[in-house]
Amino acid sequence: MSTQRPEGSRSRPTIATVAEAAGVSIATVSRVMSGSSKVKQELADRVHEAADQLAYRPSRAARGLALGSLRNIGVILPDLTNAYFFDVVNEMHRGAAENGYRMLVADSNGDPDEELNTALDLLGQVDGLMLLSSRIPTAGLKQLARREAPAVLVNRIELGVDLPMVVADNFSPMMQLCSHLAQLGHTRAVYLGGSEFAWQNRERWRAVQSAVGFGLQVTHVSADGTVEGAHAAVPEALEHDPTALICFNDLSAIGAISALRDAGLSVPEDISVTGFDDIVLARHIAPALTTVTSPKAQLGRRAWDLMRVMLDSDERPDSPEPLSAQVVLRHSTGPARILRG
Amino acid sequence: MSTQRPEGSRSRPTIATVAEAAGVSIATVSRVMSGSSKVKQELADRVHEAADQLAYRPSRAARGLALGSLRNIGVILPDLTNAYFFDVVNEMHRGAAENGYRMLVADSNGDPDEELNTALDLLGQVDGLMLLSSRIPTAGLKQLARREAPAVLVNRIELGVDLPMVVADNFSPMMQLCSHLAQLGHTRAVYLGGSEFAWQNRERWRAVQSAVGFGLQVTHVSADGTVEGAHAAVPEALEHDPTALICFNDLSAIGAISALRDAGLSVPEDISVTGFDDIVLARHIAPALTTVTSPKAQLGRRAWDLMRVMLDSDERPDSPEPLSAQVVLRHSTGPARILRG
DNA sequence: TTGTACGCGTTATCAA
DNA sequence: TTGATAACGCGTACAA
Repeated sequence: MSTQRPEGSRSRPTIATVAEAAGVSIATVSRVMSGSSKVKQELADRVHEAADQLAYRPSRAARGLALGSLRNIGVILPDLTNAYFFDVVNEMHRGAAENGYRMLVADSNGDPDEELNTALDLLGQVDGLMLLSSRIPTAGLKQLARREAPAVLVNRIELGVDLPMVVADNFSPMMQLCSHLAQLGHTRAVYLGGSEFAWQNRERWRAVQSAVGFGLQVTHVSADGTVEGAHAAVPEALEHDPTALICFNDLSAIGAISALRDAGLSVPEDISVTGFDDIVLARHIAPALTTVTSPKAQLGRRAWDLMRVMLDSDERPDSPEPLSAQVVLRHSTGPARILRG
Repeated sequence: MSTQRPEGSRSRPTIATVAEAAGVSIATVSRVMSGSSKVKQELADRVHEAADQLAYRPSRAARGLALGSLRNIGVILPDLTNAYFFDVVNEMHRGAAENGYRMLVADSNGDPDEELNTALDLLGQVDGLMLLSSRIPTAGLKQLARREAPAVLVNRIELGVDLPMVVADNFSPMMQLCSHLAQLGHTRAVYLGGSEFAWQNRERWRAVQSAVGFGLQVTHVSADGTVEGAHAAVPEALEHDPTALICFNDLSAIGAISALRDAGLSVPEDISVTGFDDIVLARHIAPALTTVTSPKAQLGRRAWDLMRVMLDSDERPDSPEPLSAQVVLRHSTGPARILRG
């Protein structure tokens, strides 16, 4: 079972190896491989055969050097395990692939410093950067904006930063969620927050605060937008005696419901819970989550469109209007129960 | 030969730009940037200053060409949304980072053809390949094994393929799961399968089949290991009147429980359900899943150790023994109910 | 310690 | 149509 290499070459075959094997010049091989110029059929066949034979694959490093671009797009996001991002990235991916780009996706763990570092680092090998729910401080963003490589901000609006931004409306659906809760008779709720660095968290909290208008009093409890983070934050939330938990996102809601169950509370009988994002799981857990469907695919698509413009034209396109998002009522919310006490 | 460029330095600074700005040679800049050789403090400072000033980042393409390696490791997995893989990859990542490697992770969507293609494609820019729960047919694997770049197979054993393989024991924990079910009085179950191309699925099914010894009769129903795939397969599963559903993995179990609920059945009162993998969610959903804790981190660690050996020594290490995995009893399984009529 | 010059594998520009 | 050959940006012998 020892590996038998084709006779001769020990290391990776290069374009020269193929050229020699096919009895042509490297220029011809290059032309055949890229399919650009016209090459006589017979030579092309010889080249293909030799290439297959040698299992030749062009070196991306060399090609990148010659072309001045690796044709890579870097994607940075805070949490790879959050299915929400997956849907967004998938759509970007489709667009990128159509245009011959590949994506390098990196998880920043939600840490602003790590995120900026990977962004800077990625810059050495990508033609553009997609920043999803970025936690990078404004100054860092400006720094990035000054670079030659294009970047687009997804799920974040940062005034004064010269970068195209694509977002979904977080404010109004969150208001609607609150209104829904108010109509069910809730007057006292807790907002179980996401990362303090996340724009979406600020937006959602801002919307929640304005819900006093509906007669809904909401206090803020910090968490980090993960299942376990939310789970751990529930005891603190319960100290405020809420009849409803407004969670930053679906993952948080899942963690919260789990903790509530641990505390002997049932949802929505004892307490209502809302999510945000409408990830696949949202409808499959018990109780199914009342949440907000973000237009994930649209977000990804728009982001890529913007990126493409920058890649091709070297100019900064304007940011499109926020996309709208709808509230989905399911079974994690119900009539407010009389306060315990 | 200085300004061939129009207005200012619109394009990326190169090592030469920095050298000129700092008044040193490119060799010195290179030495400072890589921190390898000794350079007089003053010059080093000048270089750093110039580099910062120009926001210089070495081109990975150029460095890769010069070094003969991009220092990239490719990771291919069937489903990025499955938190199981995330834990495995995270540990690989740690190891890789320590050794100055970066990871390019790609999702194959569980499609064997797409997987082989991305593998081949990645070969142009990586020093090694990590194949997680690979669906590539044996022939393709052999083809990969013949290449110069090292590769390690995770979650799969394929005899006759000259590649190191790291797996967890799937067979015995699945047997234990069945035994547990048998002890609860179950006699008729359905195995809700994963991808037919997955080794783990074959292993688990093999274990399940041997459970006849416990008096547990299990029939096979196909699914794909996703929440929605399992959800869709449940109606077919119910035709066999099972008192238990043995799911390929946790995601499947979640989807199955959801479908069961839709059908008016409650878990575990009406029917028991088991998962596999023990992803984070497993303990947070209702009912908490009876499942198997795979040693995800260990798997990732071992895989990286193997990779490292191959990277450094150019020889194929032996595959280590399978890791063991434990059954975790939670609340999705219970006493068998009398069969519905 | 620092600098010069060459090589890495490809693509692109010329000639032939 | 094909073939030499000059970039591309960086690392590194080898020289100074």
